[in-house]
Amino acid sequence: MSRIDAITLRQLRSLRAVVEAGSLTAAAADLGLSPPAVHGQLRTLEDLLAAPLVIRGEHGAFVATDEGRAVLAAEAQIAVALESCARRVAALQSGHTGNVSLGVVSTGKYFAPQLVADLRQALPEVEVTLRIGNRDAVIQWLASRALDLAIMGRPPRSPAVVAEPVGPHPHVLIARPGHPLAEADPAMPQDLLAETFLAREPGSGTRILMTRFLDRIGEGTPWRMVEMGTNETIKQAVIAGLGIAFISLHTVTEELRSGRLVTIRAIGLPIQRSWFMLRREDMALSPAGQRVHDHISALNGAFLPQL
Amino acid sequence: MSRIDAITLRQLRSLRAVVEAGSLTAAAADLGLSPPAVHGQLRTLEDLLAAPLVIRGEHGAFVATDEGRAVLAAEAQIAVALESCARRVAALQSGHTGNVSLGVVSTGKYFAPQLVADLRQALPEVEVTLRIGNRDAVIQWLASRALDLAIMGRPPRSPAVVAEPVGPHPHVLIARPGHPLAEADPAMPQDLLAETFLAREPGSGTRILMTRFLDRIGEGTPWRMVEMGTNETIKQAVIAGLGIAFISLHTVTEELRSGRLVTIRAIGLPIQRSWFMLRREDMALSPAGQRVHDHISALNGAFLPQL
DNA sequence: GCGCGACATTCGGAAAACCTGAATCTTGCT
DNA sequence: AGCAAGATTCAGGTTTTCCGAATGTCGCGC
Repeated sequence: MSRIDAITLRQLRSLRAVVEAGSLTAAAADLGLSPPAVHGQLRTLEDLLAAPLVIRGEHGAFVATDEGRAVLAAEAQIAVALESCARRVAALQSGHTGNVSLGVVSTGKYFAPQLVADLRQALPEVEVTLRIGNRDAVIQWLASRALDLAIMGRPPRSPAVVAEPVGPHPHVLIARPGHPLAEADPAMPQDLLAETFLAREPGSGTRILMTRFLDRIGEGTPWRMVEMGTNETIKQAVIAGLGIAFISLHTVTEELRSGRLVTIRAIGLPIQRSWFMLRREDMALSPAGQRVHDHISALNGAFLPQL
Repeated sequence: MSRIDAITLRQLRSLRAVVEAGSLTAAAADLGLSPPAVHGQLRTLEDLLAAPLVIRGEHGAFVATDEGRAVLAAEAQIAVALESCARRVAALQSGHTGNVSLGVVSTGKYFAPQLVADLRQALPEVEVTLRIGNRDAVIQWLASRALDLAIMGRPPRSPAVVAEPVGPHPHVLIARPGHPLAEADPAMPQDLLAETFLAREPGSGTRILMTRFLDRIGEGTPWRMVEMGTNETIKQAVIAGLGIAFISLHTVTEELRSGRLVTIRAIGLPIQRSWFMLRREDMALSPAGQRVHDHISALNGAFLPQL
């Protein structure tokens, strides 16, 4: 039958031009070709379909046959498809639309929704996918290229990334309301070191920060520590009075506001770190990714909870 | 921007194959090409759109980017369009569907609707357009290629046509009921020739036939004739008793059935002519036209009114 | 009826696009 | 580190496509 996959866009466009112009010569002029070229295209198309597509009508002008009209309908659909495809690609290229996946470490889950909401409003055509996981998971995603951008407390060594600080990241000591140290202003180092500290596993950024802080104020004095899996359990344990904890301020804003937890004032607190936004060094951002990146930059930390 | 009209179906199909197969080599095998060929197609497509379309995913397999997905969507639409276009063309080619215009002379308007109804039932996918006009008009339409097929009483000299008889075409003498000659069996020639004959204009086929008939039975005796424009006025005049008329039987079946008119029995009546179906000699029928032609042939006049 | 002009069509050769096989480079895996 | 599969580049040959010129066809006006 008709060898449909040998059909060419050129052939279809020639048919359209001939039917629209009514003559080969005029069609050729429209297409910027010579009449023999158009003739050849039309001829091969008719051969492929084994059907006449045009006939000479009243005034010598070419008119499409039924088959020709069927082919022209297909050509119109194809033109529309290509047109809208080109528009869509252009939109993707300009970053006006696109999909961006943003990874945030668990600690960030308290501000991430706000950030995504900001982005959605500022860049409504950009689809931002939020993935929240612990630090290792986020790094893993970044390494496997599952993420365009990531936000975490401290850039990883690998994979190679470019990092940019995007806002302050204070760390504080928390206690349950009514705790003796909550009244002190400031709390004395030796009083602090007498407490039991609830902390995350070794390797956690917060844990490292806490260790450094306690070692500095205690000048080597040992302290008691109980290890817990997640920030949530730590918070519950502090509320229950099992001890105090060193923690990212952004993790506990809700509890501080509602009064279920309080901060301990101490010299050198809060410790200011930064949140970092990062992207792989070896992979260019998509245009949409770039716009999201720029927008987060411009927010200047405005998405972080304020006390 | 993107030079969209340089895009080729080959390029689009290469993209699809690569994304489906996950590798250039496999895609090349699918397409029956060599890997460099596929690579080149993909490369030019990416250059044309100025956008990356595939990236290497997890297991080294190629995955479409957002832009790639947009292009693939277009490719799918195009494939569908071409597919259905090919099906439609095939249907037109087989004659299973199509448009056929059928011209019938005014005299045929009493059986033409029946014929078209027959055709619609037998060939439901074929669109039959009926055009009714006087003989000159039908010939004109045929000459200007506005008709695929025509039915008339006698083929014209020009344009050149091939004609085929498709059924009997009896001509009779009619009178109003109660007319003296209606009782005779048979009516005598001299009685007939004493009547007033209502007839069409010179050149009309029926008029010529009538002239020949009366000259033969009268052997040269003159007769009286009144000329009228249309068969309808002739019928009304006969009913009103203004005279008798020689007319195509198919023109008056309704009036004969209802008794408003009666036939005159006479030697040599009815005169049997034929209906002819004709098509231009210099133009092949479309497949659908051929099927209509064959079907009318096969009907063998069954569409003609029976008494 | 005849020539004329516009246009379609055919033809030959040149230019461009395309494909292939071989060579080289990348990358993932053992 | 070496290996293997596959991507990419390259050079050469084949096919496709196009153009200019020649030829054929049709309609029109004289």
